[in-house]
Amino acid sequence: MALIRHGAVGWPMTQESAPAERGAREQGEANGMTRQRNEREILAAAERVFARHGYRGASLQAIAEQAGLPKSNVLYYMGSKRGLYVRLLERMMERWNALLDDISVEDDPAEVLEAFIRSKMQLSRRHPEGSRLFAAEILGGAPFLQEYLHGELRDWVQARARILEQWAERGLMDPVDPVWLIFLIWSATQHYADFEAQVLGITGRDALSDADVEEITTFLTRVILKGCGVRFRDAAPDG
Amino acid sequence: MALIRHGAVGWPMTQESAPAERGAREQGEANGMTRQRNEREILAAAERVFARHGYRGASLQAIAEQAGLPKSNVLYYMGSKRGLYVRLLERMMERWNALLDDISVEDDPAEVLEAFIRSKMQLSRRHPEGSRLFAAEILGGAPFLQEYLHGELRDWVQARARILEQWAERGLMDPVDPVWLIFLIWSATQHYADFEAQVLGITGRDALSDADVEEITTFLTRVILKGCGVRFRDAAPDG
DNA sequence: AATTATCCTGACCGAATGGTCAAGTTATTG
DNA sequence: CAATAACTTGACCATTCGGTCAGGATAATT
Repeated sequence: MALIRHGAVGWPMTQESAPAERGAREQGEANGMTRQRNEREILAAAERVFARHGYRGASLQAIAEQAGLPKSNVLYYMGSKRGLYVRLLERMMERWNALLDDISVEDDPAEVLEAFIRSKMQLSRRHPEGSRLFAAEILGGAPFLQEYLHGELRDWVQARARILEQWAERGLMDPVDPVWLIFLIWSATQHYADFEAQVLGITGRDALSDADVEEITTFLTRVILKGCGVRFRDAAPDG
Repeated sequence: MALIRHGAVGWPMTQESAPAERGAREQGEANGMTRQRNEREILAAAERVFARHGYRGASLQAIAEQAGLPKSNVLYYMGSKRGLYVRLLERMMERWNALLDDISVEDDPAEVLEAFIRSKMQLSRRHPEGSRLFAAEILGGAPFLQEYLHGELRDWVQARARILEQWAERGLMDPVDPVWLIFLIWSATQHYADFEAQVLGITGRDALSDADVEEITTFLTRVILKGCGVRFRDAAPDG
């Protein structure tokens, strides 16, 4: 159940003794509606700040200011900086796990790969801060996510890699290494959240529009599917 | 000349008043060899720490410890945290600018694209900390690199994009959007430095070997070139 | 040998860090 | 309405932050 073991992290834990949920009977229950609103506000603010500055670079003061609350209140709800961070990571992993949950060898490779690219792209778009938070965690050596990477996520990848391999055996696509292919899709889509500043700077845009995202998705689908020899029905009969 | 304007950054500058090179006549001259050795050690340590924790999350204390020097000595050589960070960024941008510096419409698209993928992959491999440092800077909204992204780097991309477009016009490759293609190559190669922890965790490796990198490079070249309709001579007549 | 420039670093500074606590206010419930 | 639970927050704490500085150590120059 718990994605992240709370202790045993790379950095020395000096303070942050994890005071374990002061009042509320359980974390997820959300009894009062003040609590619900404040927690939502804090989580959103924290996601922004952690994404921008990383775990160590983020300050509770900055999070509190962005949430419009005094620092003490943030700690009242979240217990500790570490707990808040872990909670955000777990929320992001849940979103991630919901992705492409059930595919089988019988499915159409083109459809599945396109769905993968599209849903991954939408994840980056709908939760850019969460995506960047995740990226910052990995960039820093994944001190909180080591186990998840070596366990759950590894299994996720291996299972899908096997299906890709079987597709290749059946001649439905080129015999490319499926893990490298998954990483390729991963990186290409993740890029538009993580390197947003670069993309906007270079293209001279203020933001990516829905149309831009659709265009990029189409581009990626076209190039990657063609690149590994998957045939697919052209969606635009006009072009 | 100066890639980065030192003031006018997103964050409020409270301290760090940039004391401007105490003794040495000029920054780049490197007169003594003690200086040379210490600076090299400090820069290497700082690259690691900044890459791992971002600008705000990095501490001079940690950098000093990794360099095996007292904190005061780091400040003696580098003047300020900000100056040290900027110097590292500039060093990385120089490495980057050396990449694929001269290509023309007359060149072979397959050769150029393969060279781009390969050299970018090697940059990620030879300077993983620098790559991650750059990634962390972009992830945080590129507070120090805004101008560079909107200026120099944008021109770099636009110039190469035009060449790709002309190749497409001549029928040497599919008429794909050249900027999205550059981003695709960018992200796919950058991934192996930035998300190293993820790649290692999922593949169950301790590190990527030279053979791994070569295999990935070949994979990326194959898929991307085929994906945008560039024909290329197969390097392995045996497989 | 004397002088000067460079190198080195412990002590120190004000500000910011994560976290605690007690005393308060507000809301819920018997 | 009384009692209890939930929420709020300013004051405070030890530690760490980036940066300064004085003064000693070392090396280069004359």
